[in-house]
Amino acid sequence: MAQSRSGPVRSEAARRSILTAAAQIFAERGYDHLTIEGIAARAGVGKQTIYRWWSSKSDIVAECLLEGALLPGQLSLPDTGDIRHDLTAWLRAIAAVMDSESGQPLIRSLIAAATENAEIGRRLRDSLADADSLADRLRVAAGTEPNLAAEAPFTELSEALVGAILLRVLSRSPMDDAVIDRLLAAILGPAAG
Amino acid sequence: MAQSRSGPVRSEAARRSILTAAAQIFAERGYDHLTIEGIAARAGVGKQTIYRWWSSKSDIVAECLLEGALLPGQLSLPDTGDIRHDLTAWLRAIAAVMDSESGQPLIRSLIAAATENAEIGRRLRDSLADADSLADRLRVAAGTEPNLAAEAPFTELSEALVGAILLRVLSRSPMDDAVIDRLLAAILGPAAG
DNA sequence: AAAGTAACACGGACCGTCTCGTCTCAACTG
DNA sequence: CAGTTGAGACGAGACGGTCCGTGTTACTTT
Repeated sequence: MAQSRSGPVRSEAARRSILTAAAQIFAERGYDHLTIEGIAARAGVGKQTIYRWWSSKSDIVAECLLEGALLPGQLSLPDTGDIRHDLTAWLRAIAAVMDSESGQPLIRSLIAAATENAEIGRRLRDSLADADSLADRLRVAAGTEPNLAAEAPFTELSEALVGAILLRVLSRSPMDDAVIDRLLAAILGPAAG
Repeated sequence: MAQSRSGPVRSEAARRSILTAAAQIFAERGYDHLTIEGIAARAGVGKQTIYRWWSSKSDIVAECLLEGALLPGQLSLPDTGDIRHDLTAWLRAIAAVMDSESGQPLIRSLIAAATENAEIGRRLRDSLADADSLADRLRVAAGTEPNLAAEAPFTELSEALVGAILLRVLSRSPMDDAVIDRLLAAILGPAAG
């Protein structure tokens, strides 16, 4: 039935301009200062063009998240074979983002967006807890880590680790190296040696 | 020098009326539908009376939280001596709240409030992670649980458990009994038997 | 022609500030 | 002790903003 219609197609330029503008304002001023009118103004776009394709500002943010325009890209879990070393590096990278002045507000803004949009919540979990299949890495590591059982609940362990980070962000607790070590010990068991 | 001033003192009736109205609207419609004008109208109070004593709606919510007017009261950790049994009961109570239709939105609203008010974030953590000194209970349990080391990072274990719950709320993942069991295994180690 | 676009007008909700007139209460006065 | 004064809290609501979501118009593209 796909009968072709006449008229122009959706402008990809407008779409990208809107997403870019939204991501910029989000990073600069946070989720609650993000407004449709502000996005339209910066993108050089009419408000109606936004409302035609998205139903709310949280939908725009969800699409930004999908395109990777919001989270810093250096948050992938390294893979040297040493899970404890890799996780330490990963957590330190996250801690560095959180210390970067704009980092904590950024994550809090993402959490705020997640509270009002289920898709953002799922993507946030997937972007962190499933970063490069954290659970799979833990499963593999169970072979070498003495305190990690082979049948451990790896998904829940991943969620607990990410959840602990989110809780620290919400309660404004700093995440220094000592905390990272204890967090790791909580998930992987006490360090060897 | 503490020279007393003349004039009327702060009206406790107005204060209580405002906090009660705020808690009601919060529970009924969520944090983002909570407005100063709505609180004032329901409380039968002038807006200026609110602005005189609080600087933002999140401050009002923080005070509500302090007075225990927001969280259901049945969320205390029982103490039968069997930590695994107690934690299961506690997590099931939380899961029941989350299943109660208004429960998930309530917690999400609290998280949203926490993203814009540090005090709410700390109180939220303390209300859950420190509920009846969860960390202390874990420390005591380390004596009997074979997989819980005596020098385990109990605070981080508590935060990881509560964080996992929050992450599940954000990602709209249901929390059934199987998940609770796995969550417990993640924190306490595999169940005996 | 049909459909997407930028621009802008519009009513409505809520914001935070401000002013009004009223009321309450401690301090002062005779 | 009785009356007065004055600071300050109070309810009410007007005000100029910002942002919302919708509707309209004129232009552009296919």
